[in-house]
Parts: sequence; C-alpha cells; structure tokens
Amino acid sequence: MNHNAPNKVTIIDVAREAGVSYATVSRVLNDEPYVKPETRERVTATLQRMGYVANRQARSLRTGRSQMIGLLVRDLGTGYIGQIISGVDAEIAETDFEMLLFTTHHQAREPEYVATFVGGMADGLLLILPHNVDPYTGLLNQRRYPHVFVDYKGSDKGPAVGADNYGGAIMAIDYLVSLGHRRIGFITGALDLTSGVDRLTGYRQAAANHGLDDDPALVAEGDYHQPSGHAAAQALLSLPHRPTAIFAANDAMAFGAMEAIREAGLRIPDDMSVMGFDDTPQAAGVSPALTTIRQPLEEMGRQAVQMLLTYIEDPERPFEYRELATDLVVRDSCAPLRNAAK
Amino acid sequence: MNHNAPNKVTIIDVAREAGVSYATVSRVLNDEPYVKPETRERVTATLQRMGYVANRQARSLRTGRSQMIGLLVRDLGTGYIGQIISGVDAEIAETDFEMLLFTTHHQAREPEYVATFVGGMADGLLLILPHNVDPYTGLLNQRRYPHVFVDYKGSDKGPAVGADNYGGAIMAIDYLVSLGHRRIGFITGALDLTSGVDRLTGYRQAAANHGLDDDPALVAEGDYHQPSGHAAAQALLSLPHRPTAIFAANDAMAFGAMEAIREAGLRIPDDMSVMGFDDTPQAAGVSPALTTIRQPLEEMGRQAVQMLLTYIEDPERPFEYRELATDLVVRDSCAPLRNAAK
DNA sequence: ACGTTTTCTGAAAACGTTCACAGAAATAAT
DNA sequence: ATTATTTCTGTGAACGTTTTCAGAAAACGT
Repeated sequence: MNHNAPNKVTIIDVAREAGVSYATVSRVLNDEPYVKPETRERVTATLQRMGYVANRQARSLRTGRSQMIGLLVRDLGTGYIGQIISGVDAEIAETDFEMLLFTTHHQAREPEYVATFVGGMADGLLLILPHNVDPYTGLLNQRRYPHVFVDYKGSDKGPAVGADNYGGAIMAIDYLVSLGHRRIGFITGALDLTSGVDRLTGYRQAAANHGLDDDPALVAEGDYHQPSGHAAAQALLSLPHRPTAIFAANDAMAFGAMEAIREAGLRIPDDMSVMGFDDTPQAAGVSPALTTIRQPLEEMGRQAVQMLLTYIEDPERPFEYRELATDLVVRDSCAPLRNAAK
Repeated sequence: MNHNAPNKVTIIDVAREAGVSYATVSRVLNDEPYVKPETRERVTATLQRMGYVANRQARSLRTGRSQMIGLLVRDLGTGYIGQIISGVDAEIAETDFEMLLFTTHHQAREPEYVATFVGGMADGLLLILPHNVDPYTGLLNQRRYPHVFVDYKGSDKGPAVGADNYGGAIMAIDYLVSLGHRRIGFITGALDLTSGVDRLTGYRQAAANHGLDDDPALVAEGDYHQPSGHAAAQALLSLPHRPTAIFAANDAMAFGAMEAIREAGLRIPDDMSVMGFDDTPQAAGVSPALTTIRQPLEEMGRQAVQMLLTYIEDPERPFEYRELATDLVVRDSCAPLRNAAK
C-alpha cells in the first residue's frame, strides 16, 4: 500500500466490486455503446457509491490529449488581465476543454512553464505576457505546438490576437482636436511593448494629420503604471507652454495624471482634459469619469480561444493575426477648449 | 505513429541516442547518485540537444505526486482576488510546487473541478469561493484531501484562513465615533457569506458599545458590488434623519456610495464621511482617498499556502483556522463631525 | 591474488487509464 | 437447425515515467 497516495479508488476497484472487467467500467465511463443496459446501470451505481473520480493524468497519458487549455499569465494583480481571462474562461466553458492557468511573477521561470505545457500538460497554450516573447517562439514553433499570443501584435513569430492600438490612438487625438485642442500632451506606455509603440505612432500620425505642434516635449515617457503617469504629467504641466489636454497611453497612467493635475491646482476637465486608453472598470468609477479608448478585452479572450481551437484541430495551419477594433468612450474628463483660457 | 501526439521526444529516444538504458536517463534526470560522471555528462548533453521535456502526467502517475497546488477561484475580475493570488503565487514560488488555477464563473461546474484536483491533478487545493462551500466538504474530507478555504471563516468543515472581519468593523465604528459621529449608516455585504455576517455583527456590537442610535433604518442591505452600494446609500440619504457617516462593508460599495452622495449634492468628507473595508488598490486612487479597513490579502494567500503545505505533509493533522488581523487605514474620506452641520 | 564493498547499469514491473482484438452470448437470417 | 450477424465482455498491450531488483564492473582492503 502506497502511503503517500490518498486512498484512491481506481477503475479496477470498481470493476471488482461490480463484478465486471475494468474494460467495461472504462466503457461506461466513456459512454461507449455495446454495454448491456443493466450492466451499465450496475456499474454506474458502483461508480457513484464508491466515489470514483478519474485520474486525468493516466487518461491523458494514454490518449495523448489532456483536454486542457493552458494560460500563461504575468501579474494577475491588474483588472486588465482579469478581463481578458474572463473572456477566455467564458469561451472555454462552452467547449469540453478546461482552463489551466499558470501565473508567474518571475520571468525567469517562464520557459520552464512553457516547457511544462508543451510537455503534455495542455493541448494548447495562450500567452498573455507583457514583454517580448521571443524566448519561447523557438520551442513552440519547433514542435508546432498550438498557441496564441494574446494582446500582442501578430508577426511571423506566431499566431496572435490584439487590439488596434494605432487606430485607437488616432481616434483619441481626433476627438480631442474636435474639441478644439491643438496642444496635446502624450504619456507613452512601455516602449518595449508593441502596444506602447503603436499608440505612440498613432499619436504622432494623428498629430501630423492635423498639423498640430510637434514639440518633442509634449511626449513624456511612462511605463503603463500609475506612478509613471503621475510623474509624466508633472513634467508636462511644468512646461513653459503647457498642453491643454493630456492623452495617456493607458487608464492607470491617466489616473496618475489626474492626481498630478489636481495637485497642481487645476480642475478636470475645465482646465485640463484627460484621456486614457483601455477602459478599465475603474475608468467609469473615478471622478470625473474618464473618457478613454475601449479595448474589447473580453472579446480578445474569446477570440484567442477560438483561434487556439483551430490550431489544436490543425497544428499546421499558417499563423493568423486578428486585430480587434477599439472604440471611443466619451465620459466627463474632456471639455471643449475655452479660447479665453488660452 | 500516433498522429495526434506532437513529435515528442521521450526518455527512451534519449536513451537510444545516448547509448544507455532509459533507467539511466531517468537517473540523471532526477540527480540520483551512482551514475558515472562521463555517462551523466553525455546523457545531459543528449537531453539538451534533443530538446527533451518531461511528461509530467507520466511522472506524476508513477510517483503519486504532482507537485502542483490547485487553486479554485471564482470570478477573477476583481482586483481583490488578484491580491490574494499574488500572495499565493509568491509563496509557492519559494517551494518546488507549482500553481495550477481553475477559474469558474459557473458554480455548477465547481464540483467537477474539485473532483479533478482530488483525482490527482494537484497535491492540495486552495479554495477561494465567495459562497457556501458545503457541497465540497464531503468529498474533500472523506479522502482527507489536503485543502484550505481562503478568506473563509474556520469551522469543523475544514481548515481555513480568514481575516478578522468582526474586529475590523468594530475598529471602523470606533474611529468614526472618535470623530464625533453618532449616527452611522451601514451598508451590509452579502449576508450569505460569513464575512458579510461578521462585519454586520461587528457594526452592531460597536454601535451598542458606544450607545449609538440603533435605528434599523441605518442598516441598508448590499451585496458587495458597487451598484448595490449606490442604491443603499441613496436609501440612507433619503432618510428623514440621515446619518452623518456611512460605513460600507467593502470598498466597492463605498465607491458606489460616494457616487450617490455626490449626486445628492453633498461633499465628502465635509458633509458626509465614508468608510470602506478591504483596502483595494483603488481605495488610494479615488478622490477623496478612501479611509478603510485593510485586509492583509496578500498575507492571507501566503499563510494559506503555508498551511496547505503542512496538510500535504500530514493529511491527518486536525483542522486549523488562522485569523489575520485587520488594520485601520486613515485617508481623506472621513472628517470630524461639525456640530453646526447637525 | 582474493573476497568485500562500493559504484554503476539494465531489465522489468508498476502507476491508472484507453483501446485494439478476439472470443462469447444473444439475436437475426436462412 | 444451422449459419451469419449483431451485441456484449474480457485480456493484454500501450502511454512515459520512476523504482525495485539483481547483476556487472570497478575500487578497496587484506
């Protein structure tokens, strides 16, 4: 008797108890035909009575399929990722797969995790990683292991689903310009992420489109975290010729900026308009409610799952990139430019 | 050749390639002694070269241990749970276990998930479920499967770690009373949760201690979600003799209450003091910053893991309940009662 | 030089399943 | 009644590991 194994009841125990072979038990377990109805019933009852629960590892060892979809995620803390996962979870719930999530706050361990998944722990993998994924593409592609990068820009590195960050930034500036703003400060996201770069590019392009000031001082670098938004806004506010509106590359930094603006004794939106990007749950809750660009995060999760399933079906399918549209969400943090104020 | 199995390389392939038996490969894999250094080196090199990655299911089938800690969680959307998981993850990272998370937005599938874990998928289970857990205690205890309920009140049902919700509520009221408030509205949490009940009981006890009005109308029912806080606050504000302070059983509802208070044309904290419970990340970000009762969520996660490890070590250990202290976090949403205002 | 211990290695069984196969029992067709 | 088909059931192999066992090779003591 194995002391470290909690008293498990196996298919064999059930078989003995029900007076059949273990193959038959397996058959009823898998709803296979060709089991005499009364036998099936007897086995089912025994299964129930003995509290049998299948050993998935044995099953998946044998079948070569785990019926699990892996999710590799960094830093669950933010509601941002929570929303994506919500979508993933909802979509998976409609399949006969289950979701298996590994979090890692330690980038160093990630390759190990990826290897675990590839090694058979899951039939496919969704990666939601806020950093360069190159270290993993080798392993993943070499085995043609089904996977999708989420919230990531597509490339020849692998399949991905992301949002139209470039278009969203354009939309934001268009909106501010429509309110009469001409001097618009921008707080960048982390520039080692494609989303950070794309939003910046969008800002620049829109500024050029409208012939706005392209004072380099109007661009302040941030890293997507609230404190960096605070600092960047302070820099923008202390400019000799300061902007009348600030567009932050995400909501968290917009919140930081709002703080800084208030500390400078200015009112939002009367003295300074503020826009964010993401439409996190807090955006609506904060005061004044934040005007922002919505990313369809939940939808992103859903699409990622759908895409992954196609790769599980056919691992050889060529890489696909799906880009989801972003929307303008108008709330209370932006106001028309008052000529007087200028 | 199995078509659905991606070209895996097994211990046997490596053995053949390195010219040894697979037992030897297994030995070097597990750092066992008694392998000739040069053999070990050759095998290691082959392992590396062929890109071997272990099949965990096979390993755990054989050893009876998965080296995984399961986490069953509902509704990741909230940052609240994210914080607990942060702690769990940090603590697990210091062990040689890994974390395996199942989310479920569908309560109906939970028993199935629990069964999966018990069936060998993980060596122990942490349950963070915002509802009654009775349906699972049977299965879990019958097998003496190592588990801990997190953010849950201890009982004879199973081991748990939770926060001192009762004491926290007392602390909150004590603080408001110290500011001079005598008429304090309370917005309850979900009353099917032990935390909801305990915070209410704490409120009542503290009110009695200080001989406050025990007008039943001062207690408005909420469900821990922001909208319910909004509604409940509206009810409290429309009272003929309205409170001078509102204590919400969690931060989310406090945010809803703040909204309602502003809509009623009142200022916070000048006209109405507001307190929350939890100290979610937004509490500090909102304006005015929310005075609240801090729950050591991350610590809760850490302790839960520590506790679980002791049960994995010795499944027979009697049920333990750890209660973590809560703290008062003073910010800007409460002000002394102005006698004039009354 | 010889037994003894120590180091090293491989064969084979086991973990809990599924599945191909073949045989038995029941049913249908002649 | 006999054969052909269908339904049912059990045996044994396999999935990729770890681990026990025993035997071979090396190192050691005398």
